Amino acid sequence: MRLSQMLLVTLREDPAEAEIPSHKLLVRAGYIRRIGSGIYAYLPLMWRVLQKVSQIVREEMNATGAQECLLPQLQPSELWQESGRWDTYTKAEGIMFSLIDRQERQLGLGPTHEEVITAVARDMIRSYRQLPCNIYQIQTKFRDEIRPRFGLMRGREFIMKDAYSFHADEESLKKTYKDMDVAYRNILTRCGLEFRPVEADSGAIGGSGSQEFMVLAEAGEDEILYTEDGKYAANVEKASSLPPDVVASPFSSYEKVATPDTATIARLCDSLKCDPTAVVKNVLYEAIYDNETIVLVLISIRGDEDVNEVKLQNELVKLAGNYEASTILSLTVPDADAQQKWSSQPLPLGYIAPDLEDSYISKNKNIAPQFLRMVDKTARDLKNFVTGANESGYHVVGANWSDNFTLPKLVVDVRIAKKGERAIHDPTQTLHSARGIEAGHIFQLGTKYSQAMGATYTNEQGKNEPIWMGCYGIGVSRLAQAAVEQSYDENGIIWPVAIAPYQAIVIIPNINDQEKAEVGEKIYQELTAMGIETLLDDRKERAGVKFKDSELIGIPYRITVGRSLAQGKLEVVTRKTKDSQDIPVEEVVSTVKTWVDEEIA
RNA sequence: CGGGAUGUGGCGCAGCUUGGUAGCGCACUGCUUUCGGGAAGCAGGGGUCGUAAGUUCAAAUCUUAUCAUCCCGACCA
Repeated sequence: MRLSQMLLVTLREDPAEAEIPSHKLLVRAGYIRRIGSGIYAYLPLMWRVLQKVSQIVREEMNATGAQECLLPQLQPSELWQESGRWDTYTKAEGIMFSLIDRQERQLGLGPTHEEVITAVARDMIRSYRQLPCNIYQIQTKFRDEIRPRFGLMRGREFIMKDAYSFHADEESLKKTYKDMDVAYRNILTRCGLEFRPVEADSGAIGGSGSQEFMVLAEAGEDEILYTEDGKYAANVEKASSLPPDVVASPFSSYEKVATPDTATIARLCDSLKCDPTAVVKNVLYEAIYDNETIVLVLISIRGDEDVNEVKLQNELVKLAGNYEASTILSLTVPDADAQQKWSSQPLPLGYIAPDLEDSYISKNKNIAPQFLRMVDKTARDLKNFVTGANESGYHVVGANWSDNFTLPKLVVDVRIAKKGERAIHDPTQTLHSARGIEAGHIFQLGTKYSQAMGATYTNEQGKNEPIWMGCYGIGVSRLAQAAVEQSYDENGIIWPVAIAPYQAIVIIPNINDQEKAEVGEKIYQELTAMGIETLLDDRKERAGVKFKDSELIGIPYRITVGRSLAQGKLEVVTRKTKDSQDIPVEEVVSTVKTWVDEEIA
């Protein structure tokens, strides 16, 4: 491609809209333009990168026996009603764009394709003989993100590869899940990324096991915890660890004490001269289920610990049946406004005890009349603990479960794991923290969707069984930007060779020098003929502009037809290492070819 | 949605406090010189100051409303 004919506009200054390096660079180097919030145009250079990534994904998916297809983005609401996700995906904080057509039919723009694919499977898969199978697509997804951000990192329209597998039993599902794990590692390795697979929460998509593939970068939105022995790595949402040891309570008898102005654990411990591990903290949450029932949740947890809201939400979803609901719409710590809507009298905030009376909840048909009481494991085993007295300015000390308070029946693990804590698999290992960009996520869905939508097959005994399913996603556009976030310098992007839009660029510093222009043209033709994707900077620009641009857009190898031509040589510079060498004209093409092949292999 | 901020040629910004006929840098067009690290000179083109109402002789500037965008939290590839 000749730069003189390409739509390329580079900017000298950082765009005001961008915050993180990769976003700034992609805009500055002319890869993307913002069209609306979370909506981007992929310009010619970007599209080549996306196609490179897609091709690597395609090759690795095909290698596992998966088959490519293309599913509709416009999806009838009926399918989502069947799976029970229409309301959760379109109402409240729902993520699906929905619309009504001229026949008053309700449709959604696909944020994901479980419903569509399950409908296809239900129609087509009849027999165990057709299983297992795995089909995938690379396509634009639409999600009405609450807050789009960081360019392609979290767009409202983005490119994703999603695969869905179908199985006769769990064993077969686990085998494919493992194949996908390997394929994903291959994909990220081939794209030249530094990454870490981690245990993940399976969230709204549901199912049992799930694993995320995190591209390591400071700007990542996720925190991951891992041990140096390489045996443990998890998203902080999912991570667990051994809680710090308890410091014995200094109190031995139960009494109520005045503790004015100690609404926080730190001030309380200061005032009572005790350790936070001697305190039972009672945290109030407000959960709204999908049938609009409000449930007030009271969690007792050790004073030094914090509640992991993802884990708590998972516990609450398990209990949805008790409230004739199927899932949770929102989970928040109620602020003053929210409290007013359901409390019958002011709450003793900061001084709540595990036995806070249910009479604090006003009677209303949408509100569960009793607190849902839970105790975290860290608080269950405490002796002579300190906790609130349900009265502002007072705590009780030396308290014990069963003597002074009833231990809630629900004992759960909802504590958040923190860096520095001991690992469960080996207490000599401590957890380290890193930040990552979630580029891929694989799930074992089980039979959740197939049961909801009646996708069954006939087994060898002639019996109908629900199909086992797995799903596997890679954010193609996110992955491409993550590569930039992981690889740039003060001059611009440094693309890994495998996903660079072009592998080489030929610069003719002075296009008016006819001899050099001819040599440049010839080298460009030869490189292209050798299958090396090459740009020719034949613009009527000064040399400095050409060098700056080639570095900004991050082409791995730069060949300059310049001063050394007098000695029959061309200068070849490697973008990543800045390594420069003069190579005889006739050897340039083969040398670059060798380098490119080595990098891509 | 809650909290914070910003909207002025294509991009980055100043002007707004103290109303008076819109400016700088980059980019763009033409010519001359220059030509291996974002050149210099000369000459040019381009803006209903986000939108709408209001106050005023007069509004980019003051008032109100509204829209958009960005940042911090919940969502997720």
